[in-house]
Amino acid sequence: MKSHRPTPTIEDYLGVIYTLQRDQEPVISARLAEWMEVSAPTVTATVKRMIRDGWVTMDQRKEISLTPRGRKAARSLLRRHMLSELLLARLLGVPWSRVHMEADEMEHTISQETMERMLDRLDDPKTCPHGNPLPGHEGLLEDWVPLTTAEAGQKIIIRRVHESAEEDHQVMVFLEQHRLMPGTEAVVEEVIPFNETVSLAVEGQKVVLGHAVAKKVFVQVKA
Amino acid sequence: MKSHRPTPTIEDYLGVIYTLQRDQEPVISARLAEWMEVSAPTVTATVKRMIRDGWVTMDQRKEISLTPRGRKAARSLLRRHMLSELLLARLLGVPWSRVHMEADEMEHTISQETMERMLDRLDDPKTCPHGNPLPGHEGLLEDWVPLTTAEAGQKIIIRRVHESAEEDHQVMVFLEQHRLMPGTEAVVEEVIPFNETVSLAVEGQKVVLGHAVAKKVFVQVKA
DNA sequence: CTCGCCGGTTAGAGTATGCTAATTCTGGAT
DNA sequence: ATCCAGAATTAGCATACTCTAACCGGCGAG
Repeated sequence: MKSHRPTPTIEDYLGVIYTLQRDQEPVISARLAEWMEVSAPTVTATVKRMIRDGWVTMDQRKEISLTPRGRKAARSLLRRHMLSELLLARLLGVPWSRVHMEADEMEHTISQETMERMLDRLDDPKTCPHGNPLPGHEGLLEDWVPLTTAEAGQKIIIRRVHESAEEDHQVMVFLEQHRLMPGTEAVVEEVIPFNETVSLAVEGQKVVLGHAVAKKVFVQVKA
Repeated sequence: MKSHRPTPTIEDYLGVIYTLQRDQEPVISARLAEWMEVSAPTVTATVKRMIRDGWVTMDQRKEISLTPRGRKAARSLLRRHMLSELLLARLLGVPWSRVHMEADEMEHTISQETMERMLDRLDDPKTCPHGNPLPGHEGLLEDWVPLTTAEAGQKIIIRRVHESAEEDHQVMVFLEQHRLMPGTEAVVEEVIPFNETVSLAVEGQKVVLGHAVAKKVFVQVKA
């Protein structure tokens, strides 16, 4: 029986699939196992249920795609997740580096009505506190490039920290401490490819980022 | 293994047990089955797990009591539930008659820190939007009596709608429509025992309540 | 003193979610 | 043509939570 609302677990899978697809990464079970932090057999079983219930399909190459129903549920989840983050950050003042974790649990418990109230109360936001676009505003991503492609001398504005970094609390605390948050302006000082580092001047302070982190930080280059 | 955090289900049972105990009602499995809306065997099994994990004890008469650990978890749940209700009502403007349902889901997902932020943001409330006291403020109950004990001619202030009414959405909508919410003033017009009704004048409107509902509405009699 | 209700439990099942160990498949590199 | 690495699956379990059907025990009404 395809129940109307997915279980919290299925919802989480749908969210990951949506995000992967948005970032044009291959959507296969192995990737889901990593993101969900579960074993491969668990994913096999869960995806089987998801297919049975009409959330996704799987082709010959084992690629997973959302059905229209699955896509709708995924977008709804993402929207609730991001609104929860904004509620925590803007209305309750929860630190930027912590809102993701906390919102992860709230996201499953928000009704349609409450979601709309939050949207309203938060003045129709286009991105979450980390700059990831709410479903429907993916167009914003076009102007933003990963810090790894920056060049020395460029003036930039931090725009976005990718979801995959949000999962890592240590990274988030580091970024927060150095003000590497959406809206902050900075200057690229040095890019050392062989060393895999990028140096920035942020509000008078020098910050050196490794490749792994710089890849997750998206910026807008100032004209 | 006694995990530190109870599962959402166990948490719900703990909350019901706490409330029943607070209202000096006998805490037995049959009552839990009703409140939780599950079958009797389910309660037997769940309570067995709760005893195993040290949340409650059961005596010869099958009465269930909270252990210190269980009481602490229950109070935490109730506090989170009520703060969620207040968040929804005061910060998001969710209708009074709906906040209970919605908070029921959120209550399991709030961290200690966020709870404290809510407490702060909401100016240290003493009761939920329905007037039920946050754990630690049970003393408030002493001045409030059920409407069933009211007498014709008394001026009263609505103070509290009991949790058991909150579960019934129809009743809540009815009460909201007639302004029978904490803080509202009213005059008792008629009490007809054989008819099991109480008539009130609320803001110029006459409202007739049946016994079942009147029992759940607690008021303060004005001097 | 017997019947019936209330409360509780056992027996037997089912679903969702998760795991480990072992096996199979598949595509590319040698 | 062969072999390996990564991906996926199967088999076998476990736990939490839920149900229905059936049965047991005590107590009050008659």
